[in-house]
Amino acid sequence: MTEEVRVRFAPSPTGNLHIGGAHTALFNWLWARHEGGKFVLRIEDSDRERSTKEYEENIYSGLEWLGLHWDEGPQIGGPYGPYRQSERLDIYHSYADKLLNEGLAYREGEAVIFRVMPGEVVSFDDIVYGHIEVKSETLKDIVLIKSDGTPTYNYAVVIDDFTMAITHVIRGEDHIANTPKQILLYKALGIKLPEFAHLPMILGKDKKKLSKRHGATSVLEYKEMGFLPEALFNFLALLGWSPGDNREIFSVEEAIKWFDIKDVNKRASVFDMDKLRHINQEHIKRMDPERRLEAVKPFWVALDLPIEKHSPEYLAKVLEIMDGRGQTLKELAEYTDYFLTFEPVKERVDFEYTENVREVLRPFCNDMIKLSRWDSKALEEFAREWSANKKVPLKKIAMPLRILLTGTKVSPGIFEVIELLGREETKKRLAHWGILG
RNA sequence: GGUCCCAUCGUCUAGAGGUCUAGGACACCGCCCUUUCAAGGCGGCGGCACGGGUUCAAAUCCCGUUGGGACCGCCA
Repeated sequence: MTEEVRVRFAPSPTGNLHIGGAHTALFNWLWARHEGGKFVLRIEDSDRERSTKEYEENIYSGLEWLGLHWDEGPQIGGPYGPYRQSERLDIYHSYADKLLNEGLAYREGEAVIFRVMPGEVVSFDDIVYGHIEVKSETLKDIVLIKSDGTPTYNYAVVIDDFTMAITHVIRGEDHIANTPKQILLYKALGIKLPEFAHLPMILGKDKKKLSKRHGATSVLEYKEMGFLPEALFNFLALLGWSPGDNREIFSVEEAIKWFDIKDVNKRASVFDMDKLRHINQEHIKRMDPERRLEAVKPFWVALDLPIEKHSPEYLAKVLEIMDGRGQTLKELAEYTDYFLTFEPVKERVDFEYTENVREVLRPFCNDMIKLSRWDSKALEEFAREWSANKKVPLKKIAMPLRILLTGTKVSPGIFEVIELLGREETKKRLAHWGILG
């Protein structure tokens, strides 16, 4: 029988859930789900000065938005609680006392410090990075308990991972250098070591560690920018891992099925916004219409567009007609504003332009508006015939129509747009520009 | 400075000694769709950091060089 896989994500609430943290959480979560194990959330708030409730909330919201639900953690509890370091002080002290009594640690001031003996080779086999070893004399003594009575990271993490029965410690590569120190502690305590798997770092475009300078500081900002959680998930999963077979766009379920911690690579990767946008676009295309509509609504509202004046069917049609255009929900909302109201069109088109095209468009529109059938096919057929008869290039009609009706040079096929806008609305808009009559 | 880690197109990656004149994706650049592109189709550019080994054979293994990065707090 094999023991149940137990992994944890242990952020400190001294900042928002950023891309790096989300990436680490994601890989832990994937491994737990793939193995049918448990994903534990532990809040490392031993730095009481910098930890805040707001950051803690941001971390919860960020994880939830990404769909990384945890099996044990603060609030929901679990058999290995408490899950907040600030509530586990007595545990840290009892193990520290043990080391003190055995003479393996000493007091200096109020602090408890572990004595590192020279002449030892500390090594471990990382699932991702392979065999790593360092000589103990390159390590300094390790502070276990700070003078204020709170534990240090390197100490608390060992006690917590052990007492929470964590089987795989999956974290950022920046922790490799800490691992030998922690191993010394595991050995001194005589407790079982977990498996270690370090993850490659995510760098900014300048190849430096991702930070505020690189933009978003919270994953929730990606939500506001119009990214889908499954797209960010997909993108993040691709940083340091790939399912092979040239598969790049996949669902969360597929990732769970295909993921293996052993397949993670060692090379740090650069966060590429263009690729994220592309993956987001692919996921928007794959969404079912109802969900897509619900996802775009808030962005229309943010633009003050009157969604309440239209039926859900019409709104869904609007998104359908966009047929893959737009890389974010925000763009999709912006690109379709003219379907919800004429106002932005009025602002975008200057009167002089209408003067120039009126002569060509007027006779055409006067006939078009009276067409018996009002669908894109009939509209287009009519336009083609008209342009052939009058020896006017179709372009001379289609483009001005597009600009007058949508206020932009880019849109879906103009006859599809006209069909969806409807005869009355089209009539209203053309009349406004003085094209009819 | 010390210790540790990394190294395939600009970017994300496939590649676990021969099937690699290195595959895919993003980006970029063309062309087409002659109603636009922010949609779609087709094509192009572009990489194994360098030098030594090992081997019949190396992107793949070893060593070195160079270049990046991380850690060296009573932060996590």
